[in-house]
Amino acid sequence: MNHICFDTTKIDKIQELLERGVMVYPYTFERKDTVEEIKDRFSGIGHEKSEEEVSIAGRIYIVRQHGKTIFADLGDSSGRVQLYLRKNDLGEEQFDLFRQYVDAGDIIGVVGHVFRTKMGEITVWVDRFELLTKSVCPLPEKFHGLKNVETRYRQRYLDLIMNEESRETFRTRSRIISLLRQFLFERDYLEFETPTLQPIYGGANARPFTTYHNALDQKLYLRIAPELYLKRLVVGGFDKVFEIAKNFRNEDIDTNHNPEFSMVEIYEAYRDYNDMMDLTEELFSLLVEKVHGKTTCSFAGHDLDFARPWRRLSMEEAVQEYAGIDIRTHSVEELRTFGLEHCVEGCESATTRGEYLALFFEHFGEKELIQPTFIYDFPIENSPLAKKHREKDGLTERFELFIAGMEMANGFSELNDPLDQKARLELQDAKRRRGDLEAQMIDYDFINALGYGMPPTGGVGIGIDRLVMLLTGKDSIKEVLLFPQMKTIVPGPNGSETGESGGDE
RNA sequence: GGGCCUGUAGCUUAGUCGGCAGAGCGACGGACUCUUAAUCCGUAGGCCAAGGGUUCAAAUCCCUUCAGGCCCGCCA
Repeated sequence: MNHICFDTTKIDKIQELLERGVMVYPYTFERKDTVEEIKDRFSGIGHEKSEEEVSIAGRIYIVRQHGKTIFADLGDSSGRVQLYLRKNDLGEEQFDLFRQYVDAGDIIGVVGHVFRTKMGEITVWVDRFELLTKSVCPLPEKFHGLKNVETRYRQRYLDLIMNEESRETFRTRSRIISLLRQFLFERDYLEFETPTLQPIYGGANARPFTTYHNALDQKLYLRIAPELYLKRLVVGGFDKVFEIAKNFRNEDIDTNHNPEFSMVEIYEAYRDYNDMMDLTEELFSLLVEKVHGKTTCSFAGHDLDFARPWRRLSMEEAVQEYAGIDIRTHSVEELRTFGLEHCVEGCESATTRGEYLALFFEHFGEKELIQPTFIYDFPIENSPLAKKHREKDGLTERFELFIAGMEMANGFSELNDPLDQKARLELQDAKRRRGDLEAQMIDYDFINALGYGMPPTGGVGIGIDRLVMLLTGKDSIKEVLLFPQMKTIVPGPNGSETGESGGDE
């Protein structure tokens, strides 16, 4: 929206109301009930008005005028209820005030009694009403409502006013995050907040956003992950920590990606990746159970079953199963030939068995993993923060959780050997200098922290937005983000005015 | 970054064999004391996303741009 949507006839009405001495934007209203409460409390009511008086407040959605009576639908955050107003009861002045000046979109408070109409609908018979907020923007059409996807994302408030389904999605989102916190608090994890503005970004492979602090005269990055700071807390002696963090990654936007996204990262000392898989499984099962009331849910046409235990498959086993090749019994040259035969992306530049393992898994395995499945033991090449496998050479103790073909969680036995970590980050840094835009920077303070000693630690990160998608059945991340990133509409001829170029580099 | 699709009144949309831009709801005026997408009568409201081209004539055909959706690539 790049223009004001004020309706002049509504603004004229405000002027007339003020001239009549009516407060258009008063300060309070003594609301005693909600729509939901009234519908519950009076579910058995008949055609006779209740003895009890009720007062509710909310937005008017539809007005149906009938000469000397008016029906209207009022909605608050708990639901909608019908209002019934009669000229006889309100008196000429109040009745005309409503008839002439109260429109769909306005917010009013009413006091009255409850009854059931001939058509059987629980209704509030209004004794008096008060205009609480005059709306000056026209509401979308009453029957079709607001369908336009772009408008729903750009003017989310309007989407929430008009679409109960959307409101329900975000209610569920709030509840999921609340349940997540509750789950972790019950297990004695401490919640912390670590820097969003970081001088050195790390903890993931991604391109960062860059910003600048004037007083420090210094370049800063928006974090791509909270990982390195949370591990510093484990070094410092907090054994069980988590953070619900907004991360920022400077990459494309699509149905699964928004430049800023929420993630929970959890770390626990004296635990390894097996324990973190258990924790993840427990958390997801609980959430599905709480949100759906059962251990199954459907998503993108799949019936997903979260009953424990979930399938766990090493990456080598997964490649064996889905690609039909045993990585361990083939030479790198044979793997290369196999990869090229099957048009596996990235094979041209792969040089190690570990790289082929990862490539084959991504090509053959990932999208096949519909039911909740843990894939574990990742090659060391693309896992610079995970501890070397205790038995298997060339692999790390890392796992990812896949559901409906989506990567939902990523965890490992955290690398706590400072010499190994230093070497691996130096390797990342070298890659970055050679032009790999997503390779990690080297954070010497983090390496020093490990140098003081981090206990054996298990960690896991879970993408909250995707989790919400899964639990609300939405197949676009924009449907579960209140304000998804959208390109700013630039006004002006041809829409191509180069007003300001965003971002610095 | 590549492909496909979409953009018409405040909202939901018809019109895309080129020939005056239509409807429903909403708004405005009027009738109506149990309606619920109320009903009935009347009025106003459009740079057909923006720009350019072809044509006697463009919402419609062509090109460019903008915005969005879906799919693919990369990532979570």
